Amino acid sequence: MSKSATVVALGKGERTAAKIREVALDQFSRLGFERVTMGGIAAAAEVSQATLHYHFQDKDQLWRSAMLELSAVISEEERLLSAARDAPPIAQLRMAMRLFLQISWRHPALGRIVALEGMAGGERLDWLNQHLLGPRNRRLVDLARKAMDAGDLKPFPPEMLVVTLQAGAAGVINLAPLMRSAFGIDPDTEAGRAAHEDLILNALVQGLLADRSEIPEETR
Amino acid sequence: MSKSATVVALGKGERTAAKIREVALDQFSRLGFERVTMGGIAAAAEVSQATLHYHFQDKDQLWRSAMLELSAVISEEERLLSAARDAPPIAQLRMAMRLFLQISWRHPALGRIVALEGMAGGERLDWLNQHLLGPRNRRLVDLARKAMDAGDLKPFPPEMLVVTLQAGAAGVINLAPLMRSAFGIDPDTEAGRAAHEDLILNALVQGLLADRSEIPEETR
DNA sequence: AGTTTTCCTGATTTGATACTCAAAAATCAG
DNA sequence: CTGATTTTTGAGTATCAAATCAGGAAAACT
Repeated sequence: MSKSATVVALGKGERTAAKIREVALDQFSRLGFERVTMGGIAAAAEVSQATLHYHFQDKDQLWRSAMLELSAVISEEERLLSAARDAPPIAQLRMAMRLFLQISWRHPALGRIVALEGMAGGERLDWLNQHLLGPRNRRLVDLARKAMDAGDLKPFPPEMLVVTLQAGAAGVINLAPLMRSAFGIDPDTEAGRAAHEDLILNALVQGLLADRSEIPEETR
Repeated sequence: MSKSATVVALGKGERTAAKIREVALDQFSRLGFERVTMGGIAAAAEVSQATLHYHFQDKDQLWRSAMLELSAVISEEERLLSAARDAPPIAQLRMAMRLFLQISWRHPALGRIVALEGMAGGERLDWLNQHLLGPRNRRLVDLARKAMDAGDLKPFPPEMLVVTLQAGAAGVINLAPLMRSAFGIDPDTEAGRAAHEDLILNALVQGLLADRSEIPEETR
């Protein structure tokens, strides 16, 4: 092993491993764990299947390694948000929500992974919460609770905010195939993206109705 | 073949086929197409695997037959809504949205299926849109457009309403495992259900903020 | 009851996929 | 350049799930 110090050109091994992780992340996020095959990843990464097992023992470990590629995304979100540490909770929350949505768009893999595994449940979801999503979720819940205490947010279980937010992101990111199939609309355009971000945020924050009347109860 | 008229006790065959469809719908909605095995369905339905292939040729056809079990749910929604045919579009839309959410709760399979396949895309999603969801989606879009024309709804692509609504339902139904894993909250209780329905509907219709100030733009 | 038809099953085939391993090829240190 | 080390691979194994089929059980019919 090379003993030269921290800044080194990546060795051959680490370069192919990185390529594999990249391909794997893409496929896992678009197809979900089960529909991805080692063969498919190997082909897309232009290596043999055995190489996958050399660098990452098995499919599960490859999945985890691929997920960790997303750590940087979460960290960046954290960094941007910490700049507003001293703002009132409601302002931080708004910023956090917008950041959440923006990041969901810029890195669709993250949102898709959470939605896919969030529906399936199981060990992989637990792993995600423990290694990737935990701090982010706790921070959002915490902000929501503080904003609620300050009277700036309607009272509801603050954990719901995160799920609702995730679901809102899912609506336009993860359900893109649904939009295409059902309505022939392609949300993967820059114009579409901006419009949809505003729509979701507007919906969550201000609602969609032009007037302010109450929701009818007659159908309960 | 029995020639006796319309009202007959179901023959043995149709009874087991119904049992199989029921089990299949449950498993498909909870696990998604790939994670469900014919063996698993057979075991749960207490028949042999070969019986599945006798009644439904292959896994795809079984899936479709199971999905058609949900037609009744959609029809019931249609029936309830058509009673309000003469109300103003915005009132119909509100009713439709509440119905949509209520039905998502009462029949979680429907919402889960749409979310699961809506993320995956592909032939099964197209089939769902064509055979199950098409009319419902078109009706919602139509109502949204009319409400918009009447000035009762903020302007946005009306198709987004359906996806947003679906996503809202997904947030509490489909992402139940996420809620459990991330927050230790179980949304599968009657109290939880009612609270969540109100939350989503409030969010979509009126927004979550207690005040009415604008969304900040600084993070754009 | 006897006969025909429908229904169900065990055993098997076929196909796909994760994973292993010995050996070849590429890379690197001195 | 040379030998040691890392990396890659082709070929193969084991496992699991879908689909088939011929024969037998059950149901329906007369």
